[in-house]
Amino acid sequence: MKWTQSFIRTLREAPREAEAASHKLMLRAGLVRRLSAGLYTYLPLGLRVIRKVEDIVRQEMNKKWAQELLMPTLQPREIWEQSGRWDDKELGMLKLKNREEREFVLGPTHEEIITDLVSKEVRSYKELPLNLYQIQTKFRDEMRPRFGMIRAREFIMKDAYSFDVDEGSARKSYQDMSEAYSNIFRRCGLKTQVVEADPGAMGGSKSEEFIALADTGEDIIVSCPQCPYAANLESAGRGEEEPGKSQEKIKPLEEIETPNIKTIKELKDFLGERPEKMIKTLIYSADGKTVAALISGNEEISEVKLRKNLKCENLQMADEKLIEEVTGGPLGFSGPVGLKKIKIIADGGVTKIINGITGANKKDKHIKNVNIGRDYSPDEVADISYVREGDKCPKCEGALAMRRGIEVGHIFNLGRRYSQSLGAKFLDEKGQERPAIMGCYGIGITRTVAAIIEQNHDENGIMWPMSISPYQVHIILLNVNSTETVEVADNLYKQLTREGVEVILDDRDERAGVKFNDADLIGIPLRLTISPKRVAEKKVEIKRRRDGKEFLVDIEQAVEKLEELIQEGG
RNA sequence: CGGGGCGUGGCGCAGUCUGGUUUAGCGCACUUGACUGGGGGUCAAGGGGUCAGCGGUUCAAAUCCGCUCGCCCCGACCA
Repeated sequence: MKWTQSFIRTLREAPREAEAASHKLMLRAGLVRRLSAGLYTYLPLGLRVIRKVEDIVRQEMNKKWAQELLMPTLQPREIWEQSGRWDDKELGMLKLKNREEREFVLGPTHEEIITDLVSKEVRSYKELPLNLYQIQTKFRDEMRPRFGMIRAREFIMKDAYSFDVDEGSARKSYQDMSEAYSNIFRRCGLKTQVVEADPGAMGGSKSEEFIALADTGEDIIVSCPQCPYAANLESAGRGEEEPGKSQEKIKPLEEIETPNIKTIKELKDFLGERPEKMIKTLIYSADGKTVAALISGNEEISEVKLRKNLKCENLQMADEKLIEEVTGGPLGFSGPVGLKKIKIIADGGVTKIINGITGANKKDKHIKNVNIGRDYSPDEVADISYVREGDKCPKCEGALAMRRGIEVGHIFNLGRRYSQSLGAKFLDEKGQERPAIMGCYGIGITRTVAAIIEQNHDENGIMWPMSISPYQVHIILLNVNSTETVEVADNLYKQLTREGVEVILDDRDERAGVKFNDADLIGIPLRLTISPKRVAEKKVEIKRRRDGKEFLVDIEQAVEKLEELIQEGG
């Protein structure tokens, strides 16, 4: 491609709306343009990268015997009612009606559609296992799209779905995908970490996220420096701490006046006590049952961990009415003392609080010197708070560390949830009908591109890994008025193209500085500079974007040298 | 959805507080010409704006008031 004939548009300055490095660079290098919040046009240069990532994904999926298909984006309401997810709040479904008032959703994911398909097509265990995938545009009506490609309303995703006859086979399918994902991200030049995660809206038993480490990432991952343990913040666990021996003497219970003091912060300011002394009491409704969760005032509850502990599907904070009903006191004054009607589950940290402060279940009253065992007894002690930096690893003695990252892939073992509700059943060897065991596996393609940039850029621009770079070689022609130089550039361009090398030739009548800066910005791994000065010596220059290493070679050797560098991966 | 900020040629901004001094300005980009030619060069001449939209106040509105829309950031939520 010659620059003067291409639709490459670079920007000297980033639009003000862009914050993240990848977002700024994608706009500046002319990979994408914004249409509206979270909606982007992929320009030719950006699309080339997307296609390369997709190709890697296809190759690795096909290696695991997954087969590609393509499903509709517009999906009728009925099928989502069957799976029970029509009213799901977590998926951010964009719903719409046609002229006949029929309701549809723009697919945020495709479990329903694939399961319906398989239920109609698969009859026998002999047809399993099966893994089907697609690469397609997904819609999520994000409340707040941000960071450009990292959280968009419309994005390209690869989603795969596996169907197996039994748990053993399903484990193999899951393992295959895990391997495929590692290969895909490695080939894209991304450093990822696999973490334990919460299946959330997808349901199912096991799930892991592939996180690309990046400071601008939205996800916080917790990992142990001494063992392989890693999890996302929501579901990370901690090891049991040694019970600290406190010298503090247990004091008698005392009711105190706390007019209109409802939050831990207000209580801290009012009493001058440390939050560590306070027992936060949160009332939840879990699948219809009411429970009280106790957390130390300086900790935050992880609803993911609580839900996991309670083994419930639907977990919501109780409203004021329910709180009054079960505690006898208004919102903001709940406490475990005297709570009889409901299950009490205490975070591990709470059990260490001696002479604690908590709500009295009466308006404008708290009680102090509350002690476990004497004043209240939780039905269960569990780990339900967010871990913090330095907490003990649940698997070893290490101290947990935290890092930020971007979730680029997520794999789930779904079990029978969808196959049951949507009737994806088969006949086993004994002629018995059984629902298939499913797994689903997603990769955010566009987000992966953003993550690659987050991990591969410097102050001047992008540094594409060779495997997904839009072009492999960027020829810079200095001085378009020198006939001889132009001739050399044209010849090399033709030769390289003939050899199958993807090359872009900057043939604009621009100053050297402009061309060099644009080359750094769009980040092609190898730069070939052809100038009158060097041509006079029968030489050309090759420079590697990644480390700035330069090679001065004879014109006749340029193609060979470039091919060698491409083989090395730029 | 809560809090904050912003909206002025393609991009980045000034002007708004204190209405009139501006025919709405600057840098970059763009067009034409000349010079120049190894890290965003110089000179000259140009094109491009319903000052987000609607309504109001006023002799007079980019500027004051009201409403609406859009965008960004923090939070909540989240494949």
